[in-house]
Amino acid sequence: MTGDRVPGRTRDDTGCHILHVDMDAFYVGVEIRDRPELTGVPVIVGAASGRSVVLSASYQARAFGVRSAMPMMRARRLCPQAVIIPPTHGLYAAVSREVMAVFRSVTPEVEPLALDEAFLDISGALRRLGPPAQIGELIRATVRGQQGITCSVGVATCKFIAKLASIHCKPDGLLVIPADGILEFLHPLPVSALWGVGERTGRVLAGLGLRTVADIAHTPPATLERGLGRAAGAHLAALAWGRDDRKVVPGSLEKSIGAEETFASDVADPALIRRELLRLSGRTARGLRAAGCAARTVVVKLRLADFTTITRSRTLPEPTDVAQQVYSTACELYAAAGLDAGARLRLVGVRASGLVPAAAAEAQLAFGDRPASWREAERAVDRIAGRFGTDAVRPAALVDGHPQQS
DNA sequence: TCTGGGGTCCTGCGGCTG
DNA sequence: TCTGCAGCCGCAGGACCC
Repeated sequence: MTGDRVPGRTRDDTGCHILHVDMDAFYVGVEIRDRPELTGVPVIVGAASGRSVVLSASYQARAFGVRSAMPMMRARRLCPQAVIIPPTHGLYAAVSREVMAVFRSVTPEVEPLALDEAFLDISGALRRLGPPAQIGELIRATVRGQQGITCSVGVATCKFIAKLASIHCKPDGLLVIPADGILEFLHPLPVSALWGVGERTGRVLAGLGLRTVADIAHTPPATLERGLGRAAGAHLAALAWGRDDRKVVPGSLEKSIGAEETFASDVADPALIRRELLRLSGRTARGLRAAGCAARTVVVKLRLADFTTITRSRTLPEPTDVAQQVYSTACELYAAAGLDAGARLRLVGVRASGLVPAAAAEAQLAFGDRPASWREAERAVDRIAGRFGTDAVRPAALVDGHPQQS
């Protein structure tokens, strides 16, 4: 392996100002921290029943072939002795906020990618805290000391290589990829190591006879662009030579907010589907209000029993954060999808995109209309939910035993 | 094997507008 | 008034990531 996984490294980290910090098996790590008797035991976080998948697996469970995103039924067959823990998302979000605060104590240039990982640009911290590898070790020690969980750190000259480095030193490691060692590290890797190469793209590349990153690097960009499209082809050609000039962008605003849910068994009843749309619209609108956003576009996602997925979207005249508006648009989109009578759905989703700050939206909606009064009513519900939980107040149509609305 | 839920980004098409 | 064109935007779908 290129670089060092342990403190006291000898690799030259000059110019390696980008860190990628990735928590190790994050959800499982948090659960084990609070239940130390599970240390060293195969642990899986995920809903135990229904059509759920593995959210996170301990390294002991991974030894049995369990992977995240694997159907839970299969995971249980592979590792029947695993302890299965239902997820506690609120706890993970709270730990994530603490960990991000550790990162921001090192540098304000922190770009979270998910709850459990972030890029850091430490250019401005070098004089205060020392060379990059030393800062990486400081972060690892602080997170372990404060939160009782481990993380891995990739140190490189750009985001893409830093991310690959953190993957390669997992778990509980640190890896520096020096500027003059990038190609030696990168070129033997399989094409799937590149950002943007999943199952489909991997098949196209295999069809071109390309198996390693070096193969891609030595293929004319025009060939890649013919096979993959202009943007993806050019993107892969650049990555294969370690070129990635994307900057670390601190705390960027979300682009969309939504909610979706898979039914326990497929549903054909339009009334039940509309009821689910009502619930998801409420969740989506709450998410918008919590983020201080309003959305211009409502997207409905419908996944049929055979797994084909249909999306329908509509852009509203004015942005909204009101569940009633989201719901009525979602119902119109569902109707407009023109599904056959009796078409069975396994999943429905509602997403709001084209986000703008809510303050800007309110200025447009200040001309006294019904959405304003709906908004006030829903904000009052938010306040009650904040005190008594989200089940304390809900639409009458979602109370068990209430007749279905049509 | 049997596929969650939260997202982002890209492509291609069609309509609108200057 | 019609046509061609470019640019923009909305929309649908797909691929991908964690």
